[in-house]
Amino acid sequence: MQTVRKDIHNSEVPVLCQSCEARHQGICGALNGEQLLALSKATRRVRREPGEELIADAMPINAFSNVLRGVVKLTKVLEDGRQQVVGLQFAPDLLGRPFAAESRVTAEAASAVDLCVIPRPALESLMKDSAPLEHRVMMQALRELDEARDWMVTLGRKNAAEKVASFLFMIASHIDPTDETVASKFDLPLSRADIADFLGLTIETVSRQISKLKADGVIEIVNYRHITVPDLARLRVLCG
Amino acid sequence: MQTVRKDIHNSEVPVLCQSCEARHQGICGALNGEQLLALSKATRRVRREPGEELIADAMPINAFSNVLRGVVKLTKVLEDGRQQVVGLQFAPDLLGRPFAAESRVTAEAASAVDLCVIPRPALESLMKDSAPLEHRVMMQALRELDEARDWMVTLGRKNAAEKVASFLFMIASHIDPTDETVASKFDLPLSRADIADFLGLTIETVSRQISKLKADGVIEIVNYRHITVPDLARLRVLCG
DNA sequence: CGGTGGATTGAGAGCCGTCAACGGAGGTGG
DNA sequence: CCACCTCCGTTGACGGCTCTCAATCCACCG
Repeated sequence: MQTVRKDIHNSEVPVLCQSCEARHQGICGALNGEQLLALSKATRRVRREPGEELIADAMPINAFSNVLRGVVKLTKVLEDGRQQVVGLQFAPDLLGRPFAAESRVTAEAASAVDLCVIPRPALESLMKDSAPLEHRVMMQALRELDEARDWMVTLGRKNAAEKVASFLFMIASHIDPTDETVASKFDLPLSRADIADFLGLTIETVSRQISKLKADGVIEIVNYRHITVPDLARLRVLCG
Repeated sequence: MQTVRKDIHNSEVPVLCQSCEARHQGICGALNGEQLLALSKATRRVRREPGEELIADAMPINAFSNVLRGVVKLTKVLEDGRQQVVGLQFAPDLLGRPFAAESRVTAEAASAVDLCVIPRPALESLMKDSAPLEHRVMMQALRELDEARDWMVTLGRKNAAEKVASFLFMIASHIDPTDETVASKFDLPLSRADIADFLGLTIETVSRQISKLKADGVIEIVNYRHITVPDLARLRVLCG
């Protein structure tokens, strides 16, 4: 009977959720069929183009979003306009700061992005009832904290060459999470300006360091946005 | 009858916990008398002197600790020895990365520190049973993530003068969480070397910037470690 | 074909790191 | 009580890395 009941539950999974990455590795994996069905009635899928603002800094948070495709950049700006990228989010991350009245970052689509938008009350009431859901949200927060602290080392203690190598290595690892012994080819989800804001450098310095990596044969540049790394281990060494 | 029951519960609060800050603002505030009593049988209070290592990077985590007094610094090092402070923890923060096999930072006593050490199994089993406890742990993780991202802006986009001003302002705010309109006097919990590692600078640059703030009348230096700020708003402006 | 926005490359300046010398506080021993 | 040592912090001189400003290139598009 249990297996039959499980099959029934599976058939309850909303059509849109059935092939959704968030249901496997994302936060929706913590929900049973019934909860998923209820939640899916409140959500909607949207597409956002590069550069579109998803969440504004210091504004009330009305909704959270599962990132289903593309890359979202989280930024902060100083009063005089200096900007810093403080995080990148990939599928199936949850976008939005839980348990805060206002956002503390600006979230912007870095590439074309597909989102599953969850109204704030829907997610917060579900989190109150579902400890597994809250647990998944916490695990993501802890992972983001680890990543932020890793990046603080890069920002504070690495020189420009090491910073750019670290960025490329991080992107390659995210796109292609295989081991370090093979080659890798990928599209950069960020413009030179975004990369500079991520690394605490200027556009010109980023460009010079990328040119140097190309001249040294560490990377090959197909397009401005398309890069191949013949030897990931060699790039890894340059990260400092 | 309810009030009587409550009194009974209060009397169950372990003696050591009764005046403990962690029971009010820290994670123990999520526990009832019974849970607190059970937990207190597994914990022990210890004192650590400045410079003592509390948790080693890449080592298994055997225990968590409530910070009861003093300041703990979290650091990461590159292979060639370059060091970055990635976080500071004050009372009543919980020390230790939950739900990870190994620590990803080194934790070291920056000042004299009092800890309430909680064995790992004790806290993890309690978290499994108590959603409010897990919720508090998550709230701390989210707060630390906010702080880490704030600091990334300082590391990536501020010059040396703004970095040092930001550090002093952050310490003043932590020690003296009043509004910005008044004066503030406090002891620096970190040496010049630690401050440099926190700001991604050298000892010499930190020293020069502190001397400049003194020459400009923004701060007064009583001791190497003891500083007064006559006008916090003026310091705030210098943070960029 | 010219216009536009992003990326690259070059020249010069300025900020901060490096190296070095000096100073002051605290501890120890004669 | 003083001499001495050590550790930490300060100050100075100099050089290099990265920023700034500017020109140019390239891809894309009307």
